[in-house]
Amino acid sequence: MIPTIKDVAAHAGFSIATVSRVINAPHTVNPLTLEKIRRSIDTLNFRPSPLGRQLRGERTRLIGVVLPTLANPVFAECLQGIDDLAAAHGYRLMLMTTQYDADRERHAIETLRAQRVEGLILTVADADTHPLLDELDRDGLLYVLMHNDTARRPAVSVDNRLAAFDGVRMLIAHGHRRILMLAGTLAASDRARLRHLGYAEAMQQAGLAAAPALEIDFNANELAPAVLAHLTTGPHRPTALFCSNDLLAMVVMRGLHRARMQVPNDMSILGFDGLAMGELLSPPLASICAPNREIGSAAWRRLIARIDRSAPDTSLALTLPHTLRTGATIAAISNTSTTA
Amino acid sequence: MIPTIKDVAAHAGFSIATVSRVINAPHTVNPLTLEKIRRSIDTLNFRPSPLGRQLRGERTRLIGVVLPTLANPVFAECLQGIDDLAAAHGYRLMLMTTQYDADRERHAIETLRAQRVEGLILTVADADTHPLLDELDRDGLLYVLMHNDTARRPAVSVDNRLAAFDGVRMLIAHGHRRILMLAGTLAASDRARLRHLGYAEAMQQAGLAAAPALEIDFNANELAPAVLAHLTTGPHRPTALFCSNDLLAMVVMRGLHRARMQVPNDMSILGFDGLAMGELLSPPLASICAPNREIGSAAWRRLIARIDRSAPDTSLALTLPHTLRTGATIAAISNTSTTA
DNA sequence: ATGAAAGCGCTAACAA
DNA sequence: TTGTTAGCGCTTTCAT
Repeated sequence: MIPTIKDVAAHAGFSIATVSRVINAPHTVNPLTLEKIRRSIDTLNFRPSPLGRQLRGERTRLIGVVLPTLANPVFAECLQGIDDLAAAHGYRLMLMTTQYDADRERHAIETLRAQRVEGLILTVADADTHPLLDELDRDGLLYVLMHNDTARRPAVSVDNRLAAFDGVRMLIAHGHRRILMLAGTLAASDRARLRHLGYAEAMQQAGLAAAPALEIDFNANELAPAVLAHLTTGPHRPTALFCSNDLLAMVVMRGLHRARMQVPNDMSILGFDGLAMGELLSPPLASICAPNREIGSAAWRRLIARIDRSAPDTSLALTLPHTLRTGATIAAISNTSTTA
Repeated sequence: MIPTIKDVAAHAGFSIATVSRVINAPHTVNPLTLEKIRRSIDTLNFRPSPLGRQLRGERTRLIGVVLPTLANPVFAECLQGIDDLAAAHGYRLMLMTTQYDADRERHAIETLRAQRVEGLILTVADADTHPLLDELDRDGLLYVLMHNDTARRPAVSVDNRLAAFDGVRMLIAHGHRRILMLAGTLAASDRARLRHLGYAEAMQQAGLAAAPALEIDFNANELAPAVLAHLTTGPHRPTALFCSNDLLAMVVMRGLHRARMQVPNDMSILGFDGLAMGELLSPPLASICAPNREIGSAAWRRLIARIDRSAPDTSLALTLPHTLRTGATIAAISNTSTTA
């Protein structure tokens, strides 16, 4: 069906070695021969099989990508950042998603290793204590983490603790005193922990009480009534919510809207991620923005640098700057209106 | 570095053939031998290289996926639908995005073919007149299109014409007479054409004037002033907008909001795609919903059926039902308030 | 300038 | 039950 180098050789009347030369070192072959063989290649529509090359110990030009989910645009944006560069560099991407499941993480990494990828770009639930990553280190398979905010491994990320700190400080500067942090599926992840840490530090520095993060199951796309009540009633209800990601912030905004709470007048909202989509909301969502696409492309560049040994790459964590998008979901609170 | 079947054989003291049997037909090998070799496999952490198998002419268990972009969640959702099944079936996915560029489409398909994928799942700009797809047909490489709404090729899609027709009829039923269709990047695609056709038919059937689609460059994330003026001023300004996709609808909503137009009171908006995110907007976006994830998984099932020859699969187009999500972005218009 | 042949990791037919 | 061997498509010495 698919023509091989043999077919070309037979068709052109030369040996497969010469055909190979036409492909890989055209200058070493007689111009006349070159011409003939090229014609055969065209006629048969021959494309050298990467399989054969790869097996020969050549480079596979394959990179594995492991992401939690594509339902969250954060990761879709990263992937787009990776793919643009990969295509330009002539690499192929093999993609697997894990749905935040440790078994699927393990399985994905094993599958990709077996496929002999030259490197791995991944986002895992918890980077510090990840036995599989230790294994990669030990076996010398190159990888770069995205969004995993760890100093122990090669990673590209924002400083989650500092970013949360900055964001919550901004809320405080707007006069908020009772600020609650909401977290979703990320509760089990290193990122969420660091974000809560930043929140707690900002609160503490202002002499305010930091509360544990309120965990939300937002797969339901719906705010549980108990949670809603917690947010909206009582004299100690929060005036601002710091949501550990934008998707969660959107779910919360919608829940509040249904409960006839005005954002930002009755409640200020700050998200985390900087989804492009957030700017299209009304009101546009205030968010701590990670440069997601840039994180993807930076991860790619680091990985390729290590694969090509073109750079020493001594450092482990690469921290990209975060930005505060001060959308319209944050209102200032006058001191008098606060009971605290 | 990576152990091969030879290493295992040497370590266990058997031939590579027996090791191969342990992997592929354990019951044909002496239990004692089995045990020993398995221990060696574990010790060396050996995983059979798919490359070797694939080269042997075994199946590659590789599926190529070609999508326009991941920045639009429509495609991310499809991909998620594919990936879930692919992982469950033990297939690997090779992903390439095209940014709606014909050259990149061509390059992606060629690259994936060269990699010997067993099949292709793709969304192209224009399916009917696509020479590369003809080539795939000719060469017997299996593929299934997603979202490309054509009767000529294997495809999974909603009926774009009918869906648009239904949606616009709904707008008409709400009393709207001056309805404009807005289209974005998709203007060059078969989907956009069919959607406009459905719009025009609905208008015509109601005795109303169908206008050409107003083309919007929404990469800017911003509505051009001229467009905005066209939508908001004059006695013949539209009372409802049918947007050819949800992302575009969001940009428009935001533009109107800035221009102090109330949605839906001053302008009704209907999108197309049914992005999960749309429901989180305030007001929730009315949309003609395609079951994106389901389109992805259906495409996967069709492709696998053809690869396994497990089903005859005579039909070409598989049309999945669309649904109307009647969000709060559509208001009824009383006849008296209409000048038409 | 070209060809012959070995070998990459694996499977399967055939031998023992 | 186990081993020997050929061959999948390709690159790369080593001869010619």
